[in-house]
Amino acid sequence: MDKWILIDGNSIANRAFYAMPPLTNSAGLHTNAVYGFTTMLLRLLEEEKPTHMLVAFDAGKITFRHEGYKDYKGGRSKTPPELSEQFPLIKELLQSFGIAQFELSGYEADDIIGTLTKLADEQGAETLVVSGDKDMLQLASPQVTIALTRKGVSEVERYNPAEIKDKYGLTPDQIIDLKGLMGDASDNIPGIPGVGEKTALKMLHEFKSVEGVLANIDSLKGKMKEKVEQHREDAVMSKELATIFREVPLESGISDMLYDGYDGYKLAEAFRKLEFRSLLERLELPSSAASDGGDVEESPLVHTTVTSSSVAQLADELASVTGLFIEAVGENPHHAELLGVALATEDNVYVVSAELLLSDDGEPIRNWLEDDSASKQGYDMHKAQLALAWRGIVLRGTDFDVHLAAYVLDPTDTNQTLNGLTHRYGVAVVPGDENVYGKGAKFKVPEAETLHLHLARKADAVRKLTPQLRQELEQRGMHRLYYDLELPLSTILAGMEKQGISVNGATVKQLGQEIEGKITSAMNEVYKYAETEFNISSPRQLGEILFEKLGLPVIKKTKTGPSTDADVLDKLEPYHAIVPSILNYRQLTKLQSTYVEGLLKEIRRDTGKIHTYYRQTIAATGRLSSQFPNLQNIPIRLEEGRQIRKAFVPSEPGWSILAADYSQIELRVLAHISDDDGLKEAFLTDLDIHTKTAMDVFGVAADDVDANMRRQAKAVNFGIVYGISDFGLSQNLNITRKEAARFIEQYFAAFRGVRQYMDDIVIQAKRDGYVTTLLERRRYLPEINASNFNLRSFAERTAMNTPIQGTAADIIKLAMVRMDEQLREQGLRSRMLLQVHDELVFEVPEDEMDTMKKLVPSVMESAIELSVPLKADVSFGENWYEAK
DNA sequence: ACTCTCACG
DNA sequence: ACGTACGTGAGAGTG
Repeated sequence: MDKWILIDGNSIANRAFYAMPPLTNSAGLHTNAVYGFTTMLLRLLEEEKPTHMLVAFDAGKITFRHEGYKDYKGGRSKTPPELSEQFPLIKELLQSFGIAQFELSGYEADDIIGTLTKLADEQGAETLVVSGDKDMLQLASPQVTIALTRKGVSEVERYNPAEIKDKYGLTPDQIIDLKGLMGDASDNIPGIPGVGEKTALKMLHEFKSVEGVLANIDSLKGKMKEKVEQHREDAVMSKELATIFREVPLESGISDMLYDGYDGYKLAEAFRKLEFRSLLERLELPSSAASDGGDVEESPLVHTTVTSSSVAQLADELASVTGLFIEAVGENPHHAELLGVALATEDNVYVVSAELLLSDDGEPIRNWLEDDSASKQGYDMHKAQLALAWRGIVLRGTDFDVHLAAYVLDPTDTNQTLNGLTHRYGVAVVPGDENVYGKGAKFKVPEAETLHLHLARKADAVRKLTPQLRQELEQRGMHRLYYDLELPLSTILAGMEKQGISVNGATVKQLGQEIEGKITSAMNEVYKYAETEFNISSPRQLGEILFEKLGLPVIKKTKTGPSTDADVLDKLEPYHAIVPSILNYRQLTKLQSTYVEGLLKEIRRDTGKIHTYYRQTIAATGRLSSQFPNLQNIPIRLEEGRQIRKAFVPSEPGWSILAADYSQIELRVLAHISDDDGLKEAFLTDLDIHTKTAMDVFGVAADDVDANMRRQAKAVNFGIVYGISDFGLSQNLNITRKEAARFIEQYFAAFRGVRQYMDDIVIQAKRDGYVTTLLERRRYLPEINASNFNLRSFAERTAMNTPIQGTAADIIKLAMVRMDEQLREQGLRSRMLLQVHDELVFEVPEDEMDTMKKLVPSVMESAIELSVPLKADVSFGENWYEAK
């Protein structure tokens, strides 16, 4: 059977416009309504598989309805220009989709659709009408279903006559009577004043129609009777206005509405023009543009596998290489397997196997890789640098990294693979690695021919993506962030990682043994109280014991059952002696498995070192993260765990570990960007910031701030940085929401500039769709205008937090680049080893201690000039524990 | 593969 | 009224 979809173009565009967050392309043109429209079309096509499709638009200002009633739609506010400018784009988009569109002077979209549904009824075609306008319900029939948008355009509610009966107790015809009685403010249809949906429905259930009501005025009572009598003509006219005209002269036949799918390449072209990258990805175009006989006849990629005898030929071409791909597979770059290198020039891609590269014959290529003056454009050069470094090749001269650029352009993008980027930027698509290698247990390196083509495609993609991404960085004013900060940092990070940090395995094992004994006794204690043995590490089994066997109260729930986290256990402590034993067991097993056993596994047998890997392209705020192992979460808060730091030692005898950390960097950043006088003053005079906050929040003198007040003020400061909510603070401090709200109120009364900043940044985010850090790092917040309260609130807190956390991240990254420069310029042997968000860790020879104790904090403090001073505290010792 | 818990800033 | 702190990674249990 034929399936028709008829769309009310104006109505959907309107809905999409108001439902979607503001969105503009790089030319500044608004595209949010187009975007919403597109997602709706894609979903309809996928779910409904229509045979015919048409989008109807209103044409011109005057419709035949104005002839009878000049105020028709008079109360409606003018279409904003941000929306009007999108109509041509929508119409163009429909052409790319291959979807018919129609408008006729003097008629509205619903008249066109009404006429077509009549035709559909006659032809027996199953029809779906899509609109945001309830009036459409009058068109419902056994063949015709009406889909009304709900909450934007993402959800629709479907109505057939039975469902209309269910919801309103009316037939589709009676929808016009409903409008006649109650009117419609948005179309300036008057109806009868004082009659809303409730009254109108009651009347219609009794008298069937407007005419029926008017014929039975006498049976109405009091005020209502008066109103109806006074406005009987309005009611009749309103009904007429609400009636969809179903005799529009349509010269075109239904054959014009035939829909036989879209041409993916045409559509991709349209999406690229609109800069709908995520949608481009969703299209999942086959990797070759020529594959379905599309109009783009792409020549197969020219590539040459280099052999021992042709190395010389490649050597001549090295200067014209503008795309480099170094394939190293494996999650951990330190252990990645090097598969080969591909070098793209404008008319060829040279593929070099790992074997050749590392052989004597590969020397010219290795020399080029190491030549700092030979500029290179690559993808994930950080990983490449490590993979090569472990094979004795020092990669130098990177002047562009596509992966890093993609991160800087959109740090929340989760698909920064070449596959994803080629889709988005409209260059010849590189297949996903899973398709070439398989994944998980099925991972397998394919035969040389397949592998080499894959590498060639990647290098060629790098070559083509580089100019596009360069330009985009330039356009957004992010070139300095990229070229002066992130790119140099990536080389520095690789150096730190390759260097590694020495960890004394014997110290770790010793600690492990002590912990082991404590675990056994904690475990037995738990069993004793529980009077049974069970797996304490299983939240489910633990829950059974606590909440069923021992009957303790459930404090909060997770998706799967009652929660047993530390917060809950703290609250359960007064009820049962088993609780502290469980907490103790948890703490000890965490130390044992994650830190003792986890770290031991990562120590290299030959060197006694641990090599973490910093991910520079993950954190949405611009921070680094650390993996394999994570060295940014080594215990410090509790003394038992802190002991593990004693195992982190210098790699050379007589050297020391030196650590320097920023003091209150986030609050200092907040003082700077909010320009709050009180906060700035506090840092200018170097007050204890939590004490100062306590003074202001509790209204007491410095001497009257006790430890508890300071603790609470500290939590308030954290809350401020995170984008405060009274609930969050109340949870953290274990106080009532009211009390928390009072603290926040007091805080904002004292720090008015901070309140202003919080208000402004949210407004800015809603306007621009993103927030920035001091160095112009950008984070998009697509949910900042969501109608869903949760999503929106989350985005608002993120808008408040990201500029603070992100600027702090910018600053320490700057300090790292300067520090690296200083170490080299001054010819120091000291080495930068670790970064822990606001802390840098070095190993330092004895004779450089005096220099470094001054140099490190001085570089950190002068990394950037703010309106308040930056402060870094330095300490040192025989190991990381001592450097406190 | 997902959930829960917990380590850090 | 809605249900919450911001940013990460790792290990254990469970399906």
